[in-house]
Amino acid sequence: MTPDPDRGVELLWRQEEGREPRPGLSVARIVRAAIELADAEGLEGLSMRKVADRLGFTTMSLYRHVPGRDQLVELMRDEVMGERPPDADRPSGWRAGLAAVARQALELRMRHPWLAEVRGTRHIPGPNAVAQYDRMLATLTGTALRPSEVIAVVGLIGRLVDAEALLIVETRREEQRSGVSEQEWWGSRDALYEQLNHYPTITRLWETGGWDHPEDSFEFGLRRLLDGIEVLIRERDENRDETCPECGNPLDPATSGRPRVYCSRACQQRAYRKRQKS
Amino acid sequence: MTPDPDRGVELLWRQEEGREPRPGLSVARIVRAAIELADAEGLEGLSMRKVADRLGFTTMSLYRHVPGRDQLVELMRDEVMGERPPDADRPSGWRAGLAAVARQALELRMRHPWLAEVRGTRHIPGPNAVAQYDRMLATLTGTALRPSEVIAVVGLIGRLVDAEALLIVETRREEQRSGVSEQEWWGSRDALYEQLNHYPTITRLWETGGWDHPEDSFEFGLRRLLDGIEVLIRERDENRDETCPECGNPLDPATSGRPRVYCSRACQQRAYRKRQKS
DNA sequence: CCTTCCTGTTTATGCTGTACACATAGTCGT
DNA sequence: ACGACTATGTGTACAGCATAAACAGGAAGG
Repeated sequence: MTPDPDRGVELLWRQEEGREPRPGLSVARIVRAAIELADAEGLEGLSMRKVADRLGFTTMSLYRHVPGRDQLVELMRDEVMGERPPDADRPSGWRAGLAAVARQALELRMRHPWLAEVRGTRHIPGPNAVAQYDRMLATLTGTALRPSEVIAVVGLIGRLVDAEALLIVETRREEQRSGVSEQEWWGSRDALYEQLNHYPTITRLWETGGWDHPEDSFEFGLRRLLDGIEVLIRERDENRDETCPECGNPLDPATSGRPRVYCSRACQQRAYRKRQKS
Repeated sequence: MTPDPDRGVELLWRQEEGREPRPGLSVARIVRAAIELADAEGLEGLSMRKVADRLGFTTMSLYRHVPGRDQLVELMRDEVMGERPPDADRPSGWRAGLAAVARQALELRMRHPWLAEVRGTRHIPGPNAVAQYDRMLATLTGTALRPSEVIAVVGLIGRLVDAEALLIVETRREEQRSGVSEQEWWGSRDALYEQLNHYPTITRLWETGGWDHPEDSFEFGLRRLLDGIEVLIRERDENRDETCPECGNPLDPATSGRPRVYCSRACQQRAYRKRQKS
C-alpha cells in the first residue's frame, strides 16, 4: 500500500554511471516521456497508459522501472528542477537574491505547468531539488535572521511562488481549453453581477475602478513579502548583539548581566575549536 | 462538455423559499451529505457513488439535482462558507481585522479540510463566499490603499491562507493515514541525510539547530505579510494628497501645478452629487 | 382522460492505477 | 555446457471513477 520511501531515495539519487544507454526502457526514458506528456496535457492528463503508448511499450512494462504513478511524478519533479538558468546573474544582497530565485522558480513553472499542480506531503527531495533549496537558503546567510527564520522565510517564498504559479497556470489552461478569455467569461456573468450590487465594499471598489487595472499578482505579492521580511531582518539587525554569534539563536535573557557570549556550551566549544584551527 | 455557468449561478443563488422540505432528494440534502463525506474522507474520497449510497439512492439520481461533481463541490464550498463565527469580535484597525479574518479562514479549513484542496479557476462565488469577500475587502477601507491594491492584498492573504491550510491538512491526513508522525518519518530517512551532508548551507543550518524548533508556519507568514502590507500603507499615507479623494486612484502627475482635485471628470461629478445629497 | 413534466432507475461506456501470472532472454555458478 | 536464477516485458483482470442515454412511474395541469 504505502510505497517504500527508501526505494524513492534510491531512485532519485541513483547514479547513472555513464554506461552507454541500452535499448529498451529505462527510468530516464520514462521520465522524459512523462515530462513531455505532462507539459502538453497537464498533470491530470498524465497516465501510465499514455506514457507507455508514447514509448511503444505496454502499460505494465513501466512498473518494472518505476514503482507507480506518484513516484514517477517525483522523478519528473527533480528532473526539471535540474534545468539550470544561465546562472550568470547571481545578484548580491539578500533581497535581490531572493527575488531572483523566486522569479526563476516561477519561470520554471511556466515552462512546466504541471509542476505547480503537484500535491502531497513527504516529497523526498532529489539532488536537483536539494541544490535549489540550498541555493535559496544561501541567499539569506549574512543576515541576522535566526536559523529557524531563514528556513521559514524560504518556505514562505516557495509557497507564494507555488500559489501564484497555480493561479496563472490554471487560468491559462482554462482559457485555451475553452477558447474563452477570463475577461470575456466573467463579463458574461450578468446574473451574478446583479447579486453583487448589494454588497457595499465590492460595489464601491467596482465603481472606483478597482478591477479595471489589476495589479500583477505575483510581483505585488513578492514585493509585499520581501518588504515584510525586510522588516524582520532590520529588527534582528538592531539587536544583533543579543543573539549567539555562533549559531544566531537568541541568548537567554536570564543570563544578562553576566558575561554572556554564546547561547550554549556546545556553541562555545564550536567557536573555540574554530579559533584553534585558524 | 463545459457546464453552463449560468446554471451554476442559478444553483448557488437559489432561494430556498422556506417551503416545507418534501421527501426524496434535494440539492440541500445532497450537499449536506457530500460535506459529511468529504469531511471524513477528503476531497479525493468524495465520489458520486458514495454520496448516493449515503442517501440511499442510486448514483444517477444525484444528476437530477446537481449537474456534476465539480458543481457539487462548488455548492459545498459556499455552504460551509456560511458557517459564521460568533461574530462578536470585530477588531478595529485594518491590521487586526485582516489578521482576524485570515485566522477565521484557516480555522474553517481545519474544520473542513477538503476546502483547502479545492482547485480550479472560474469559481462562481455564492452568497456566502461573496459576503466573506466583502468583509475582507472592508477591513481595508479607511487605509490610503488604491482600489486595485485593496483587491490585490485580499487576494494575497487568501492565497497565503490556502497554501498554509493545504500544508497542514495534507500533513495531518498523511499522519493519520499511515500512523507515522512527520518527525518519525523524516527521522527514518537516513539514506537521504547522507546525501544532504554535501550541501553547505543546509549543513550549517542543521548544525545550528534550525530544524529543532521550527517557526509556526502560518503565524510567521501572516506576520511577514502584514508587515509588508503595512509598509505599503504607510507609503500611501505619506502621499495621500497625490491620490484622488473620491476613488483613491493616483492623480495624473501631468496636471500638477494646476488645481488638481480628482482623477477624472467622473469622480468630480460623483463627489458633487454626494455633496448635493448631504 | 390524456399529456407533460418531474424524479429516480437501469444499463452501458470509457477512463484510471495496478495486482498477478506468465514468457522470454541473458547471465552466472558449477 | 548446462541448469538455475534474474531481469525485463506482456496479457489479463479488477475495482473504482464520472456520466451519457434510454426508460419507468407518479403527480399535476389542461
